[in-house]
Amino acid sequence: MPSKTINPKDWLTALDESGFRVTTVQETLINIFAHSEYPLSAEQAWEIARQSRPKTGRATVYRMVEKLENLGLIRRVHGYQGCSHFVPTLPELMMLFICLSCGRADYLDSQPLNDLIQQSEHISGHHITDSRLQLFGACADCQQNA
Amino acid sequence: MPSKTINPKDWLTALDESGFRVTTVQETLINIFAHSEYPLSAEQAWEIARQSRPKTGRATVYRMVEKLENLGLIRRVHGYQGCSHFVPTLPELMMLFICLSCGRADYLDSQPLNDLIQQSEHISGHHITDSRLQLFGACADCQQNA
DNA sequence: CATGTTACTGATACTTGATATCAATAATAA
DNA sequence: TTATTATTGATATCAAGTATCAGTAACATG
Repeated sequence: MPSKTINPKDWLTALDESGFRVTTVQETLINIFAHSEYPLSAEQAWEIARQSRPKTGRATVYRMVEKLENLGLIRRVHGYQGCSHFVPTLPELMMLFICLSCGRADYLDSQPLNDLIQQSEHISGHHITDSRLQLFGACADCQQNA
Repeated sequence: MPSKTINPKDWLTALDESGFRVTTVQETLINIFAHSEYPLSAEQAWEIARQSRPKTGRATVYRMVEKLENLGLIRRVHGYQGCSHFVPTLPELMMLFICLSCGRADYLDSQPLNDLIQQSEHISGHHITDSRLQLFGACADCQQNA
């Protein structure tokens, strides 16, 4: 699961290196996203943030989410309760699986997908610069408990 | 391109067989979606519809789009000008390519993807019931004219 | 073909996710 | 420390999408 391989400190470093100031709101939000097993919307992140930092502003959270997405630290989950939820990005892995029963996110090896994309590029003549694969279903745990 | 293999009459039949009444708004909207080479939002479809049918209501278009999506006749394009644009569904083909330069949609053979998904299912233990792959880049035409 | 039933439509109001504004605040460089 | 200026929070605002409801039109029935 995400939390195993994500280090919030790296995110702060990434912000710093991109020329942004490092603030307490940012730390708060980064920890929230980096440690969540579930996709979070900006709205949800705002709720959680206010538990430990009550005067956190709504707009700030939306701005931060946008920034994290632009930096590639979080990525949008499409087609799961709309398209406004985010999960942390694991750089080396691309394929995202969302369990429709428990909501948890899992990441699968992307190498076969990369091969497939390269193959499609060849056949179609298109130059593919970005891809987005998402898988939905029942995770191994939820299948057992059903 | 989509228009080659899509027959608006089939869509009307599909509506009819699902127990819905066949109306002129539906015909109008179905033709719009079935013949567009580009992803369309409900808002855009509404604009186009009013050109030939001025008193078409906004809510009606949104309702119709929802209905067509539920019936699987159109599908949402994710991550291209938000997530509110739709393209016709080609039942036998799954992989959707969108050119970031001209906006056109193309459909690629999905068999390799199906194989890949089956493989991932095996490895991960998850039961995959739905998938969503989208490719972005420059289409063959746009590469030449660049 | 006429007609009653009721699904569908269109106008309007409304909800809600998201954004713009701007004075106040706090992070950084000097 | 202090000056500069990016960032923040409160508020107002916007716009996509939805609910409501009276009026309309599709279609089953006789």
